[in-house]
Amino acid sequence: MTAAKDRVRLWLRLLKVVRGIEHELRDNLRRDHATTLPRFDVMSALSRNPDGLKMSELSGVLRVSNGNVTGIADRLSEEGLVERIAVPGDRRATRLKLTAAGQKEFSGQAAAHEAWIDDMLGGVSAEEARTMAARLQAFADAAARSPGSRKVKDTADAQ
Amino acid sequence: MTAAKDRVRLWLRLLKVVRGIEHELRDNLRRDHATTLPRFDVMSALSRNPDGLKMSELSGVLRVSNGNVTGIADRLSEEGLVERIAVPGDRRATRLKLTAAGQKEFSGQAAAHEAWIDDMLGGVSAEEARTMAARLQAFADAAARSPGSRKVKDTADAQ
DNA sequence: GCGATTTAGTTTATATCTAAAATATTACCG
DNA sequence: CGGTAATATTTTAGATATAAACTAAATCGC
Repeated sequence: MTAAKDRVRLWLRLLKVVRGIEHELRDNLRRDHATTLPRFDVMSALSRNPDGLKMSELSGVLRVSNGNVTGIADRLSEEGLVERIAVPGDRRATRLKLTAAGQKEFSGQAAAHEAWIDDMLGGVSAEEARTMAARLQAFADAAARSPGSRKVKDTADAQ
Repeated sequence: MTAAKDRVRLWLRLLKVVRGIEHELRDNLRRDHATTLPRFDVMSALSRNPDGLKMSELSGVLRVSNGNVTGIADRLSEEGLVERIAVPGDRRATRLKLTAAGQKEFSGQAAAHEAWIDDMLGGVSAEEARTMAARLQAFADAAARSPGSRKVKDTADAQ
């Protein structure tokens, strides 16, 4: 079963690469934009959904727990970057939306984010990036078992 | 600059795959072994270094903050899975080591871990796994800037 | 030797994260 | 209609994360 070992090695490599990039992103966000990765992720998801997202949609998209989003939304809200909007017809739900200030703030962060990624992955050609992304997509589905409600766009990113 | 967009897309895909697998691992570890991913990571690193690791080496290997390891080590220690050993000649340092019970406990976790990964990445052939791992390695170095003290083995994994 | 600096680790203050319990509201069903 | 189940969110308890302050010990330079 050397195949199993090879797959574990691949997994460890993936983990290492992703953690390395995440680490650098975190540092950069903190240094240049006084924010954090989870806050960026939330704002990014909202940026891709201009009408906002319900709390449950947001936690589904970001694949984090429900209660987690509450706290991040609270803090972003205190800073006036997002706002909670009542959902007409369902008094349980809330829709979270970027404010104008939030949009402006995020657009700067997104541009920087893209530049950082481009810099860190500079050694990967555009074509190779496309190829590898496609390959990854192939077993992305197999890995993530829980489907959840996939009514909105996808993972966190910049613009 | 479509290359930049392609690279960002690749990054998002990487993030999605890794988070998906991490999510499943977390669930499995909790369900079958009453433990967590960070605890597993610590025990895994110690398992690969039978003489133990100094706290600072451990936080370096796992790429987490210094204080973070203290808490995890405390809890693992309370359960008798690891132990702190004084370093002769340096009264500041401590070496963290798996106990016999810790080794036994971890070997079961590691076997399960390998099986889970093998299952999740079942769609990847052994050869493709090797190819992609090599490709990833190529820009792993470019991404992680901080070298740190690399005197011990590498990232977290199973056996 | 001895003071200034470095190094190792813990502690502190906060943010993030999870699972699970609690609330509130809506939907469903006989 | 009314009771039960399902849904949306927050709250809670506790683990994990960071950066920064702190303590203790070792090292360096003179």
